[in-house]
Amino acid sequence: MNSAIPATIIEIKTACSQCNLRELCLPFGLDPREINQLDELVGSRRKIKRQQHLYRSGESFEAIYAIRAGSFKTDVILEDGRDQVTGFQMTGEVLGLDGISTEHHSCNAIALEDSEVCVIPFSRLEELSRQVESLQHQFHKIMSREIVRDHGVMMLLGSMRAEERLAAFLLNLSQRFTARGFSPSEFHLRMTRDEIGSYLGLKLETVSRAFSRFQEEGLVAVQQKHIRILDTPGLKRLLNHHTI
Amino acid sequence: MNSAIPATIIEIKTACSQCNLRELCLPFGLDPREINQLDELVGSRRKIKRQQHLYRSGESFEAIYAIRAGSFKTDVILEDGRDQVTGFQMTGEVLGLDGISTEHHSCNAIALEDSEVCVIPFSRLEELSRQVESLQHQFHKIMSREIVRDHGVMMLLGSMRAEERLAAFLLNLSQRFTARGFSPSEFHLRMTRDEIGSYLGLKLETVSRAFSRFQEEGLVAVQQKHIRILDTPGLKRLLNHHTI
DNA sequence: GGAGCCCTTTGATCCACATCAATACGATTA
DNA sequence: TAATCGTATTGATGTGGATCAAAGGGCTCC
Repeated sequence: MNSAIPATIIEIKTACSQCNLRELCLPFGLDPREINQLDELVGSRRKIKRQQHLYRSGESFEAIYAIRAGSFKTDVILEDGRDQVTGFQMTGEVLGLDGISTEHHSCNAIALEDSEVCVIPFSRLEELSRQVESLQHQFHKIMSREIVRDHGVMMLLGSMRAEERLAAFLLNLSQRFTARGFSPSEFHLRMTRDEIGSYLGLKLETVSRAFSRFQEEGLVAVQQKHIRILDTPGLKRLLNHHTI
Repeated sequence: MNSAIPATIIEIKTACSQCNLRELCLPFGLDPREINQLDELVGSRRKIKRQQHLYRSGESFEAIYAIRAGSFKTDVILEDGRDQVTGFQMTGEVLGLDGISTEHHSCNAIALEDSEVCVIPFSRLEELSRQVESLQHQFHKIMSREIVRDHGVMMLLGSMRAEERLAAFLLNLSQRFTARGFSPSEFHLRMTRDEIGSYLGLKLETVSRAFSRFQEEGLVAVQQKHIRILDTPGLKRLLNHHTI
């Protein structure tokens, strides 16, 4: 039976035109004909096992990557060993934009679970986006969104206290899970307390204590990496009503 | 005498092709013919007085801006009044990239001194960069550079101590002044201690104390906003040799 | 299915930076 | 030259989160 299915069908199954993430990803706003053009460009897919690098800081930049399945973290490491997680990425999000500026990657991208990415050769993407206006615009939006996100993280790191940071983090995850059709209130963290802490500029013990505090106050139910948000407005209140 | 000069000459004087910042700015890598095309696109210039806004968070996005003279800060403000400076920009740098993602600006841009910017209507920039490959590529590099810079700030805010942050800040300024043909070791700060503190995630008193400490140790000579770097290697050492 | 290891939680103590407070400086204007 | 105001410095004290420490829990990989 299976051998009767032509190989091309399997190919189409993994194309942008058939991908259920297309509304979040590069194809957003493209018409069907344009998506087909994009399909031709997305050459290959790559599977990355948990804990393995998609790319490393210093490697030469050739392509950007759209996450098809799984999730990643990006981090920057200083000579003395200190490292900072700069982001967590999930399906439909794009990795590798940091590499455009110097033709070399400036951070590491590591899979948090077994994952798969679509490889988008950058020079070909530039070529096609010179022809397809909507692709060009969507790509610019994706880069700009990354800049806006980074400003949010700066705000978080520069002016918020520990519990506010964690609340903001959970609300952000909730919103991104929702956009992917998952529950807004119940999800599984793919990263450790240490990684969350690095991202939020806190130590893992502080993250753990903040989780415990949220649990005591009935804001969330925490069981290891399984999170249930019980009081979204309560978490939001934590963010805005900063009692000086 | 002056009246004999045709008006067009004054126009040309302020065009990209004649601008001494072109190696830092959008025209970088373009050939003379392409720069002329860019000239036509850069419609107008705008003067912004000290302390005035170039744009505000929430305003609709129409154009990006290249700084021709002066300097700016960008900041994000929360409802409860807390604000975070997300960057300081100087000549040749581009402002407004945050607005592409939602068609609305997501931060404020405020002049630190009397300044002038070139207004670059964004839809026309996209149009021209579909025709001019080198412009497209340079624009992508500028956006990517902003992302890389933001990651550096995250590292700074998330994993460095107060004096390291200030050292990194001074070295960064020094390098940018150098790129503009100014002294690497002697310059005038355009921003207050409070603004530096907001950018670095510190209080103004902490910034002031760190300056005093650097002075005691002979790393810099500080007199209000006038800075003389006396020991660049010393500052760099402060960054890398993090004694745990 | 069990051994080992990593991850998480929780408590006790410490310290870097915040906060509070007062003074001093410099630029601007009268 | 004095008055005013925003900015900067410096000192005293407080505190949120870091650090140190130990025990418990749950994956992962044989």
